[in-house]
Amino acid sequence: MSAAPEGYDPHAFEPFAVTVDLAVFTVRDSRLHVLLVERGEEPYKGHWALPGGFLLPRESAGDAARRELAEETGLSDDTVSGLHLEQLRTYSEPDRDPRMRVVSVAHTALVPDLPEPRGGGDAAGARWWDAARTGTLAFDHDRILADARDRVGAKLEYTCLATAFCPPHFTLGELQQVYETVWGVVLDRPNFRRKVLATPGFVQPAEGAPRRTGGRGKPAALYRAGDATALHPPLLRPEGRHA
Amino acid sequence: MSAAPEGYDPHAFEPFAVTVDLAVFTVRDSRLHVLLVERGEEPYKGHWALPGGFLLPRESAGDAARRELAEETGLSDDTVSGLHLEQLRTYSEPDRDPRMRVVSVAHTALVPDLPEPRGGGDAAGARWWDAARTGTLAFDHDRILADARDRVGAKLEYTCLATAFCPPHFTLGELQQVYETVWGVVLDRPNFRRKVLATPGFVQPAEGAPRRTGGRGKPAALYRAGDATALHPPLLRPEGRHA
DNA sequence: AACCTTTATAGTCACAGTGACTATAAAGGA
DNA sequence: TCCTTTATAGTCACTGTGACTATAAAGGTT
Repeated sequence: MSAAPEGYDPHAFEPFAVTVDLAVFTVRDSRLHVLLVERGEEPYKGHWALPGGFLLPRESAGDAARRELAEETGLSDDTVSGLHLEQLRTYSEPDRDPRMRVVSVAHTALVPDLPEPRGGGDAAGARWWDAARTGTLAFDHDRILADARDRVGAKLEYTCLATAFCPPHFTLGELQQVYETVWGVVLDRPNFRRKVLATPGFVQPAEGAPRRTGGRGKPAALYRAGDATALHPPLLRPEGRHA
Repeated sequence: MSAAPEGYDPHAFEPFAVTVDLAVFTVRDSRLHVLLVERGEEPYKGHWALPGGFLLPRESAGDAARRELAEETGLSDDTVSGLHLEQLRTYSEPDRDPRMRVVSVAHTALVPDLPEPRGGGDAAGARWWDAARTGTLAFDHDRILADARDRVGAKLEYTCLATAFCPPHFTLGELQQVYETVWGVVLDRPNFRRKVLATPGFVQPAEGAPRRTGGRGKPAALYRAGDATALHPPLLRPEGRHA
């Protein structure tokens, strides 16, 4: 009848534990990568799992997710606060953890290509994995990872999210790489340019920035993310093939 | 580090309560309506709230949402199992319920125009409200309702969800009414027909069904929902104005 | 230096989808 | 018999797109 219990005794039930799990993605070597941690305890000892952890007593799921993201990547709070982090969905099957009732609020984070995580504490035992070749993960994390990949692919179509995978300055070729990697397709370069540049607020020229030279061909112009969040019109996947 | 605690004692913490809240929408009299219940207890006594309730010990959030939907609408389990129900997002601010820590997994349900809920038990005190004129709801339910409306409006663009608001047989005019009501716009009728009929699997003609007569003009052909779930190409809102 | 390869960028063209609009068909009511 | 109302069919100009060709600017090779 409401979000809240009527005459509910907090200690009468077996309590639910509430956690967050994180699907942290990056694009590295033209492959979508995901951050995983190796479990040191039963159950699923030795298996790899999505990073995550418990909500503190006065912490929202979003706050817990950002805290875990900082811990697992070894990045500073300031750096982490600039990253894209959003709630994915909540997983609450009664037997998803064999030990007790755990409800997990899964989140998706997108980060630019970062060095291998070598922070202290929780970040030890964390590694980037090719998201398509993780093997079987602990708990229901295979499903969470699949849902997160689907969501990211879909959001690239109608949001400016792709820039979240890029460093502060990037070329249109790098942005196109993000799309091609996440979608697993090859896009026509002139057409991609035309669509990105025709969408106001998607990217803006980074005037002062020096072009990166030393590559093979003509140096590309640098851009930075614009202030738009939605894409109009959307940048649809070829063939209309969705999951 | 994982979905599950390491050496966690289930009774050591103050427990979290986990609930579901439901934003149940219907289109009635060319207005979007939402099902609300009046609170009989403090806090927020006398305020209206989204229907909802606790997860049972061995129940997933989706199962709890479908159970609550049946209880609050007074419909049979069979009827309810055919309705559209999907997870919206999870609300976990520490103080969203003043009595204790409650994490709520909000869901959105779409139903055809139903009679006023007059089931037993929880359905007493339930009423359809114009979704734009609910006044201030209990807890954080104003925000949940706003998020749910945004989600429904966005999903009409790229899914076949609009048929979930319609009875088993419907006219294209009724389907257009759904779009116009949810989006709050007026659409061109010939263009709407063309787009809907051009999308394979969106609707299919209901051949045998007798046309409804007694209206003012030419009787419209009846259709039923097709088997497609996604819309290609999407049916975009006019003006590109999103929330 | 002349040339090739590579990558970036500019432009062309036919076609599909769309918004705005007009025209016709089929019902009930005055 | 009109007239109104709603459904359905069709037209037309414009936009965005996919496929493609052309040019520019870098490094490397001989």
